[in-house]
Parts: sequence; structure tokens; C-alpha cells
Amino acid sequence: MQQILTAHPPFNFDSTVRSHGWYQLAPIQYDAEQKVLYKPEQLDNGKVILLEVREHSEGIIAASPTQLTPAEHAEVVQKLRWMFLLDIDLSDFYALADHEPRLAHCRSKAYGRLLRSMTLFEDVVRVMMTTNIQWSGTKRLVGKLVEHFGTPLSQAATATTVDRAFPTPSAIAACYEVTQRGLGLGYRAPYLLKLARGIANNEINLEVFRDAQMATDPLRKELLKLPGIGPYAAATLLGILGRYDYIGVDSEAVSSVSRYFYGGQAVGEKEVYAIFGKWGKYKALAYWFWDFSGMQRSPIEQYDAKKSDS
DNA sequence: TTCCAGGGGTAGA
DNA sequence: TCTACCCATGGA
Repeated sequence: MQQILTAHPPFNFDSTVRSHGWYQLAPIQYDAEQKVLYKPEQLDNGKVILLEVREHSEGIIAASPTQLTPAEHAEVVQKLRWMFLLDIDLSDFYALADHEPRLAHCRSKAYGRLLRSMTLFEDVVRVMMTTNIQWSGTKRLVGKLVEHFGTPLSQAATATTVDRAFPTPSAIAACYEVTQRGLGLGYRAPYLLKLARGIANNEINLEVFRDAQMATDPLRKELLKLPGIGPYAAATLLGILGRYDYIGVDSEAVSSVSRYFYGGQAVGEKEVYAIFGKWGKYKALAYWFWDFSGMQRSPIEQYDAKKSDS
């Protein structure tokens, strides 16, 4: 299988892949030098294929060593368009960013797309594994989940060392909590189990989160109902879903805002929103792609001046 | 040893 | 809605 998929311009493959940490988590493997992303993916019919995705002048080019049926091919195309946000139009964001020196780089670098997983379950679990843990721990936990519960490739591949797809809800739902405890998931174990079992027995339907017609706030409320998903995780997932009204305020966000806008004094969510709130429906993108480099450590006075301008 | 991480759930106000 | 407290695990 080989397929070119066009993207709504501007598009940059490497910017999209590295837009946030997902490309470092199993079962994704990214060859930064060759700019090839490898992703084992389990199709709806259970078959696990390896996808190799590269940059293309018009978007991306995807290949798989496996022969696909027309239905499988269609599924892969749809999942790739979702994963790389090929259809998103960020021109409104760029129009705003052009006038902010610390965001003006976004248009030329095609910043703004936040890489997604192909299934919502994978994204929810990944975000869950970022809570109250260091990034190295997130990588470890997601790696263990894939290793332990992921389905192996249907056809052996040599291009990558990752040979399993991300686990399905039912694969996780079928295990005991103590099994997960053994993986070092800590207090996240019961949340993950509850999520997986909820999906497996149709009590939880993640597909509603793809509904573009649904307003952001009701969507956020639904996300907050998921086990193990609180304000930070919901905001992060909203960003992945293409809604940027909320900022995933984690220790890093607090630290950056404290350092660069409040002279190092202790701040919270309120202060993060005080700084980035003016970006309206693009708050999360403004924060995430903000160029903090070279910023003076204590421009709290500059911020106050800026605030009185607006 | 202590603190804390890309926080969430719960109880009580 | 806000706060205090507890939650497991591993890294620094």
C-alpha cells in the first residue's frame, strides 16, 4: 500500500510530528534524520499493520508492507487524515499570531497542528499517563502498556523495533488491576481499568468527542466525566481534538508563566489564563507555541503595561 | 531521606 | 465553586 495524502496548507511534516511529545511514545517510532514515522496500527477488523509515513510536497505519503483490501485502505486514509490533522484550517490563528512577535514564527513553520493518535482511546490513555508523573515515566508506562497488552503485527516487519499496536480497550479490560499495578501504573491503574471496561461494555462512548457540532464546554464536561480525567487532562484532550479554548495547566505551564511573567512568584491556573486569555479560542495554541526563548526573567511590569493597552 | 512530577478524586465548606 | 487532603510510583 502506498498513498499520497494532501494537506491543507501550510503544512510541515516534522513540525506536526514533533508538535508535542506523542511521537516519543510507543508504539510510535520516529526517525528524525530520515523524517519517517513508523506506527503499528490495529485496524477495525483486528489486523495489525505497520504504517510508514513520510513528508511529501503536498502533505504526507504513507506506505505499508501489507496488502490492504479497499475497506482497510479507506480506513487507513481516514485515520491518517485525523492523526496528522490534514484538513484543519488554522488561518485565523495565523492571522492573529502574525501580529505577536513571540508567535510570528507559527505560520512559516506551520506550527499549530497537535499530533493525534488514530483512536480516541489511545489519546485518552496517553494523556492519563501524563498525570502527576515525569515525562520519562510517561514513556515508561506507555511502553509497558504496549508491550504487555498490544497486539503484535500480523506480518513481521524489519523497518522498526516496535512490533505491537497500542492496546485495545478490551485487551486492557480483560486483565486484573493487580496486573496493571505490576506495571507500575500506581493510582492510575483503577482509572485505566474503569475506562477500558466502560468502553468494552458500551457504557462509555469516546466517539462523541469527534462531534464537531458539539460546543466546547459541553464537550469538556463529557471529558471530565471520564475516569482519571480532570481539568488538566480535559484541556489537553480538547487541544488534541482541535479545540484550544482551554490550557492544560501543568507544572510546566505554571513554571513558565511564573518565571517569565510573574518574576518567579508562585502562580496558579488563574495567572496562566490572565496571560494567555486574550487569545480567545486559540489560548492553548498561543501558550503551547509561545517562544519563551530569550525572554527576560521578570517582565511582570511589561505584562502590566500590555494589560492596560487592551 | 525528602520532594515532586506534563494531577485526580473526594469530602467538607 | 474552592480548599485540604490523600492517592502510587519513580526520579532527582
